[in-house]
Amino acid sequence: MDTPPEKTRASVNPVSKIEDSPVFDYLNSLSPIKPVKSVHYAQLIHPLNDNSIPSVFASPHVSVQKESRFFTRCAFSELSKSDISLENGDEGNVSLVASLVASDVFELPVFTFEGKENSGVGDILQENISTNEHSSAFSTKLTETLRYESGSPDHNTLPLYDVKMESRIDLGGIPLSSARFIGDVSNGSHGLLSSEIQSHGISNLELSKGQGNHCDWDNRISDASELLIFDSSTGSEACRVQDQNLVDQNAECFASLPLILSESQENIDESSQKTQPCGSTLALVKNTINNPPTNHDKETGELDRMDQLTHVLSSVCQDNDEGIVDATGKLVDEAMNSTTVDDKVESQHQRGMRRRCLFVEMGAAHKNNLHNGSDSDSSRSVKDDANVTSDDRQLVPFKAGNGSSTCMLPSIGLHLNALATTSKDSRMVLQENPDSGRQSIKMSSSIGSLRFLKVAQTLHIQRDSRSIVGDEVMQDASCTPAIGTGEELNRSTPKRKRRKLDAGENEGCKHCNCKKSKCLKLYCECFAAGIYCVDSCSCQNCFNKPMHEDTVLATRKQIESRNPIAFAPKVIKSSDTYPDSGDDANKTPASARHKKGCNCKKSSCLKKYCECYQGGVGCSISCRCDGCKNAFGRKEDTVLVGANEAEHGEEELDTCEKNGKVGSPENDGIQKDGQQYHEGVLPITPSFQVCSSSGKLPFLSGGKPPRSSVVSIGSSKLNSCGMLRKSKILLSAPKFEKHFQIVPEDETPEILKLNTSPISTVKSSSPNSKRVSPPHTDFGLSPSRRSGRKLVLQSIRPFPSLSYDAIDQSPPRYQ
DNA sequence: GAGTTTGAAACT
DNA sequence: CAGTTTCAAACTC
Repeated sequence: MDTPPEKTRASVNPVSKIEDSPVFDYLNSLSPIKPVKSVHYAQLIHPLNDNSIPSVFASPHVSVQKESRFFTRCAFSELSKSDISLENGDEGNVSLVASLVASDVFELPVFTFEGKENSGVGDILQENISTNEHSSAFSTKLTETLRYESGSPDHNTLPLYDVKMESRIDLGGIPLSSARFIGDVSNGSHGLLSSEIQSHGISNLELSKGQGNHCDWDNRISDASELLIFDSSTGSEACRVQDQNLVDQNAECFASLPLILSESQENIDESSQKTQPCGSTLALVKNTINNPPTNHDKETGELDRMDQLTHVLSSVCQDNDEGIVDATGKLVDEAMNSTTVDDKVESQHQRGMRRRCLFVEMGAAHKNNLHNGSDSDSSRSVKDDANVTSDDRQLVPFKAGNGSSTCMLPSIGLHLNALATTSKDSRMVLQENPDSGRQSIKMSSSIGSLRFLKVAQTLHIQRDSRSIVGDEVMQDASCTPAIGTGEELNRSTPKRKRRKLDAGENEGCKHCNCKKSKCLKLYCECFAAGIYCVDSCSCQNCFNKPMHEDTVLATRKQIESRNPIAFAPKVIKSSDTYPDSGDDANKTPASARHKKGCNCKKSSCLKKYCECYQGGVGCSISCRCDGCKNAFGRKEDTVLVGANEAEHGEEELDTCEKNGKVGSPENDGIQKDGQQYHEGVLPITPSFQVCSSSGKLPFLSGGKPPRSSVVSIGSSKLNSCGMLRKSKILLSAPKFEKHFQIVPEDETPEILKLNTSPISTVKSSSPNSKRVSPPHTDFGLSPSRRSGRKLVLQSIRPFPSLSYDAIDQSPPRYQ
């Protein structure tokens, strides 16, 4: 904690020292959806399910995530071919936004896999590659680069050509200017630029169309638009370009990112004296950006600019031979404001959620810079964050308008929770929830970011990481809470906090009021949540602060030694909420369970004294409560339900379980695997934890607990049969807990152990095995069978490796 | 806002 | 492992 932040920052080598960096931990935590000790942290960090940040270890995950994203999109894209007129006779090809860079940055909204549902992404990509020999050199380069990054030559190869097609197709309804622009871009095989534009255009198109498939498209569109808005706002801020038409805005937006990055980089360079191989590139980019074409020449001018920029980017991309690791390092570097242009480009490639997270961090970093005196960039980024926040608010109704909304951001789990709870499309839950993304973005804006940073730092602490970046950020966060969240910070009294919590405004925000525990015991909500106390806390003699990192870490270890799952999410999601199941039965309280069960004697499990109730889950057989009346599900009911499901489930369960489960060892193993999987998933899903641990479920504020407040992120999908049987879950509680301990909580070795076995098992026997397969093998698995659900699972899986320590989103098992 | 209740966490 | 104490959140007035 004492290390001078700047010094550390400057000295840190993004690539070589990534592991030492808190950012690295952070990234790791992001990767999967995992809760556990870091879980909370991880959860907070994990903005989007599908967008995990790749870690060095998870380098393959990066690609996986990308892939998963594709899958997700595929699953969601339900437009019929009829809706799209393909050109060039490439109907068979899945139209993907080519450049990962673009996709990462802008979250390409539309991927149409209709014709290829049965084909894996890898296959599709391969087809595209093979069929698109005529693609421009740039596209080829880009493809190679991407491939290289993904770590799998077979994956993530997205020819620009496809992008072009996509643009034309989807842009049909777009405003003429935009359409033209896009078309031109596509013709020029300017994948990166076109991608963004395309996304934008698609969004517009979709909005205007109002055709069927609204739900999915709306989600996507909203997500894309959100992203676009986010970027655009940033870009607009950075470039301060006004009165430009949509096309220009798009171009500006896209261009603005590099520009911003480059600018910040320059500042960094000045301060840190880092070598920037891309100085010329920066200049070129800047020139390109700064020289907007006239409207008349817009097409050509834009095209030219695009070309230039594209070439620059492509060249930069080619320069990235580091692969995922390098990318990770770059991410880290970004977080530290040491990002180089190519780094930025790289980061864009891997973006997705990571981008959002990074933005958050970057925002914090910018704050740091601001403190350091590098104003223009810093302030600008801050503004950007603010803009983003506002945009998000606009976009996100439920969060809108409340200054306190930022509070939600802080909690890691919030994202996931939000995802889980907000996502109405069960299919999308695991993958990418627009809402979640929004939340994550929000986080970046204010305190959320701070907390987020804190979380990262915490992770870093847990890992004994020596880098100070996290601390620095954290400190800034804690020390400079005023930025963007003055409202929240100002509210220091516990009662106010409670009120806010009650009001549901502060979900995810933890404000302790510890007097004697020094915030170093699980009594402290902040500490228990794995986050540092903030100014808004009313604690006394608090040691749960970055400056006491060592103490915090030691204490945590001690507690964990005593109880490995002490920091694990208290509520574990079971697989009940299978989307398709649809019946209330699925939504029964059993969908999630408290890891240990409650011990209520007087509250009848009807008040928040009850952790089950607080977590929005029903009591289970593991509870020792008396007179349970838990609105989410009584213990007795749980048992009954389990029995019912056992019978009732013969249809589903029998189908699945009977297939192998009962009886034969293999089946047994499968079941175990399935359970493990679920378990892992649950813990992984910070959402649960967040929900429960935070205890600030929306319904709580609202008053009535939703029947299934907690949405299972991935578990449900994982279970091909639909949902886990409550009874089974209950019965397996001990085992579950056991797994849970291993998985979420802690230390890599254990996790690895667990991970291996479950994964292997799953692969071998379980119907879900394909889904379960490790990230790097995801594509390798029969792509043909990937359905949306499967895709979901896959998407989830990739993340696990990173996190177990930190964030739980993805369970170790996936490793 | 103060005081009480409650049950988890910590301790023995 | 069970019983007790400590603690802070949740709740009530």
